[in-house]
Amino acid sequence: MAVTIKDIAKKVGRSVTTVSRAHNGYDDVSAATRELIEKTARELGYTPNTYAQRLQKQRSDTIGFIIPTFGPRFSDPFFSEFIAGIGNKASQLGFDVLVSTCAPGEEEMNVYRSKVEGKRVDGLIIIRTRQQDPRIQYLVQRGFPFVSFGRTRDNFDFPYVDEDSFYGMKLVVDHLCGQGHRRIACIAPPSDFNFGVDRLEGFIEGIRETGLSHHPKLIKIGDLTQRDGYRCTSELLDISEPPTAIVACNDLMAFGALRAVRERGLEVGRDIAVTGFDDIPMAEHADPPLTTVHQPIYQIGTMVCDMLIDLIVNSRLENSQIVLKPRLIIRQSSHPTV
Amino acid sequence: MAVTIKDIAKKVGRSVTTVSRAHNGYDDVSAATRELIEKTARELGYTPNTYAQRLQKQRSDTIGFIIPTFGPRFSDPFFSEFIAGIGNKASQLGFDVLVSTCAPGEEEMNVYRSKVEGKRVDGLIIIRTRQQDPRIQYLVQRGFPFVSFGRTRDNFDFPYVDEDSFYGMKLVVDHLCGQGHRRIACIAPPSDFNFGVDRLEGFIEGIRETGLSHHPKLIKIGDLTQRDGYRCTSELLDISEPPTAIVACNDLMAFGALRAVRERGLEVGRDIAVTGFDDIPMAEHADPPLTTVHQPIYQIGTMVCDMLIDLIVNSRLENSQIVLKPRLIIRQSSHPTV
DNA sequence: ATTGACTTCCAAAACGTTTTGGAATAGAAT
DNA sequence: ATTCTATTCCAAAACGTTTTGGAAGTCAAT
Repeated sequence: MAVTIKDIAKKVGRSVTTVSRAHNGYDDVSAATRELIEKTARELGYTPNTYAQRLQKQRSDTIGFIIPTFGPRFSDPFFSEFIAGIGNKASQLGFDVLVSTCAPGEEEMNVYRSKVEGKRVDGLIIIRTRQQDPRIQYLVQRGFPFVSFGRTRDNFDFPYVDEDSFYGMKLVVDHLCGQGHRRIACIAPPSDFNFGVDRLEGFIEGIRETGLSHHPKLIKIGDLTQRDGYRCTSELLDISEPPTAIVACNDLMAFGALRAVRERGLEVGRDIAVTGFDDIPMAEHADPPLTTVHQPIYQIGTMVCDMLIDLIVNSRLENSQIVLKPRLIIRQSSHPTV
Repeated sequence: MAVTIKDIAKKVGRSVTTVSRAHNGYDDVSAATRELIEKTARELGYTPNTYAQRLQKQRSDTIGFIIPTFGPRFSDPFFSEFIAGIGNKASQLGFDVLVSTCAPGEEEMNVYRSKVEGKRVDGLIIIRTRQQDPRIQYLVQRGFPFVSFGRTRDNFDFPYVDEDSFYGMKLVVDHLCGQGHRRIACIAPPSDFNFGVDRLEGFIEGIRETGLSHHPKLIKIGDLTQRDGYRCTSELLDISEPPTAIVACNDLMAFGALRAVRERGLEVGRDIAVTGFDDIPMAEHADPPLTTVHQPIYQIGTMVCDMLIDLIVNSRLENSQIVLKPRLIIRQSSHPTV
């Protein structure tokens, strides 16, 4: 049996109340007893029972994070970094992180409901927001604390951190135009993801602003995997007037593009430019190193976590809607002489 | 205020005992009352308070997983897949997963201790085992349930799943010898990881068995990152009689090697062979596709989780030490005509 | 009429903590 | 001597469940 507060109380000849209050730093405990209590607690190897505390305090000191897994062999490097950000910040603030996984779809809302209604978590972190996001609708409606990475097209008002994907894509297009490219293709994410729409719209707006005309043929939709980046690029290279630059909307698809290009005997950076989005660590080590839009995933993880805990503890949050201006990282995949 | 069992009891005019027993499927509740209770529970939107249950049952129905993060910008694709495996299996069995992060070192053991002694989790999953692993020593000593991915060189008896890295490396060396290579280099992991030692020893044994002599100069230690794979490969290519094949002990370092080789104007697969280990999804899409040893990370995650929960629930475990025979996946990085 | 078996129910204790609302004592001020 | 103020302590209730150890009622068999 584990050591409880009662054991300590018995040993030092005080009530459990006093022991509890000593532990929690109340000032109605004399210095002498406090020290005695602390000493015996250490000796006995006492650690408080979290569940009893939580039951009593009616708080779980836990935040939840439900990873949207797309198929079993998913392995988006994005997530491990994001989780590390959340995890480190949370433990720093004395919170636990409860991680679940669930594919978007039928079962998804049940998972969310059970976490919220079973009071297992004090708040949730949402990622990969959709244009109309049922998760957000549900949480807003219930008034349950959450912070999301990503906005939606709903008219709900809620706290989020997001990157200005629209702006980021314009940076990419501007850069490519500056390099003399005139036929620029885009491999866009599926439009159910909100960032997918942002990025595509940013691309189109970038093209428009530079005075180029926009060819629907030069836009493909990929599912964010390398495989699909490869497929889309192959298709793009097969059309009659193939593009001279390919803008992939995430790094993974850009990697697929690199391969497709090289398979045709073309040299990336010289014959054709390829760019990504996210700047995952591997982007720097791609061959050639990938021009991409930097997203500080780890920091975003810590920010989102920080905001959520702030919201939980203070029941309100200033500066609750943050949009980060991204940076363009120019490497050789779009600029051979860098 | 949330709905409790008391509210239901009051509403249906029964005791809380009966309501509780109805919920838990005891047979001393009449069909009529059971139905009534279920109906009102649904109407009132009742969900049990997990913390109260856990306090009472003295079980947390939670398993813990502490990610060893090596620096903030870590992003090993390995982890997201592994977590998905754990997460899906756990939720399938009604368990929660509590994720923390902690760099190996000073603080690490405190994190483990607090999880164990605070009774927040019923069991732990350990990964990236070291030769002498203090975490395992601690858990074995305390008799706390855990399952690890990876063995140690300690003399402790504990449940694990591991891949036969030794055998896997021999497969690689055999294959390369069969391709006619005679000067084969190895980029080994740091020796504090147990799998690092296994892999290096497998390499050396493979070389020995094929009757080649083993050149200490052809062995480099890399820190598992792409950057270090690049560095080690560059060094290897600079020696007077450079190797014709480079065996990296994980895929990430192999990617770095690919780049270093290509930068010298050599063609991977034709002029020089490169192999990896792990078969992360990206390996298939590398350029050229990477010959590597397959590790079913997702499945290993589910296996480990399954075993742990089995151990928790039944307090024992048959078949508790599993070593998987790996498969060699031959792709073009070592075999241009595949 | 008693006994026994079966069905259906429940009061109270327990899990380990925190919080509430004082009580007891000592010393200082009147 | 009385009142006031600090200081130090604590009993009991509460958080929401499950489990223990019966109790009460019904029915059939004796």
